[in-house]
Amino acid sequence: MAVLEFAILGLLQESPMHGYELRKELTAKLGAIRAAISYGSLYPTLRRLQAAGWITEAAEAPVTAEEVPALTSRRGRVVYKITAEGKERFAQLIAQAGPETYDDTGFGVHFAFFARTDQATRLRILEGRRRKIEERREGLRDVLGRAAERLDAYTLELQRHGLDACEREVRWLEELIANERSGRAPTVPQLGTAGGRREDNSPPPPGESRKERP
Amino acid sequence: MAVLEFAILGLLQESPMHGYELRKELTAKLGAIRAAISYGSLYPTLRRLQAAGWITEAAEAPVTAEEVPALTSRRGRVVYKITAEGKERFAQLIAQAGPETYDDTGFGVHFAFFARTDQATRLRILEGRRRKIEERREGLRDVLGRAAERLDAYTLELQRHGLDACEREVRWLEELIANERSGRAPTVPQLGTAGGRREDNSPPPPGESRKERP
DNA sequence: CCGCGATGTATCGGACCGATACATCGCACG
DNA sequence: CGTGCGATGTATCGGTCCGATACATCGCGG
Repeated sequence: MAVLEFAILGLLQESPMHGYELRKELTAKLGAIRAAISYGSLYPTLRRLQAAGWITEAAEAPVTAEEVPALTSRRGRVVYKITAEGKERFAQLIAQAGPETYDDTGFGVHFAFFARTDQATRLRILEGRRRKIEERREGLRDVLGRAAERLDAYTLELQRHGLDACEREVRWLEELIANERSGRAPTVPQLGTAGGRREDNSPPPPGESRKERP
Repeated sequence: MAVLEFAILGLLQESPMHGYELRKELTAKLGAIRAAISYGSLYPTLRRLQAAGWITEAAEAPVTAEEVPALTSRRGRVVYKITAEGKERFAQLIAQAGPETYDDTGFGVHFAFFARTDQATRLRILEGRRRKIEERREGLRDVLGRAAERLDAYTLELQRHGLDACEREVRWLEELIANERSGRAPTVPQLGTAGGRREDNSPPPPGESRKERP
């Protein structure tokens, strides 16, 4: 549960950050899922995670080699870093990945951290998600088939659009699943993303081990 | 604000209903938007609307001709119906349709009640939504373009999928807008339903949609 | 020198969900 | 004949998350 908790724990494994930064990273990483993370949930969550001992607050180093702020009471950004317990917690959240993980945002955030997820779990999540979407798809087909006359044209159009999105997502998931089963390529198939980035390094292959500290 | 408030007010204009029924209709109508409406939000909202005077509670006829359950305190279904103030409120919510209306669920629920919305407002909402989606699309393109190397392959794939969905939705909206401007056919494109229709939104437009669905 | 946009931390009220509890009814299956 | 089970039905509680809002600093161009 708790999309934010999961995402924060995941992001802080890469490097310590302060709130504002965290929000930007979160927004970049989850842009396809969530519009923008609100401070109204970010800060309370940070405090919760801190209380649980999964992250710690590390006051920013005053000034590297510069003049000390003197008069103006130094504001200090609050930098958070993950603890050993936090890493454990994150690993546990991944391992447990259950049905909650199959709804839109739950799936999205887990997928965004697939690079830190072992292959078996990735497969489980992808298949669970597919099943869920298939169910939604069937529901929409039912409504469009059986209840069509009770609904107005706009409502029907909305359903049709939703149905289309479901079918498309199922196809996407199929490809990802096939891809995951054989081969290990993380990207769907084709797609010559101009830049030609190889990015061979990291999606942690089955091996799975930690390597922190950039 | 308040998707549920809007949807309940809209549904109750068609006929009075009790909670369970309302949930089913809500789920059918908003199936493309929301998985299923939770009672944990439905009942409190009903009470709120009642307190505001927008709906009233009309106890179900006790027992047709039967003996009253005596011992077992009969648990009647609670039927809600909309009031004049409620209709006014609904009309006001439609007329005010502002920026809140352009996020996913806000747009969805307004669209679902387009049959009760005047054409000018429909157009305004569709265009606002389009702009919003275009912004999201640009954000995703930015990330895919500029920040690509900082992100792992899975995250990128997620963004790509999201970008695709944005592009698709923009196209869908374009069609709806064009359709709305000229002609007045409520369904998207194909199938020349060219039949001249009266303008003026239809308060309760009978299911005069296309139902050619073998 | 002033404003203004980016950076930065923080709170409050409210919307909505998921789990849970409990009660009735009809009917299929043994 | 009973018995359990799935659909119908109302309701609450704790918790996540959002949107609006407030405030303070910094660098920059006008």
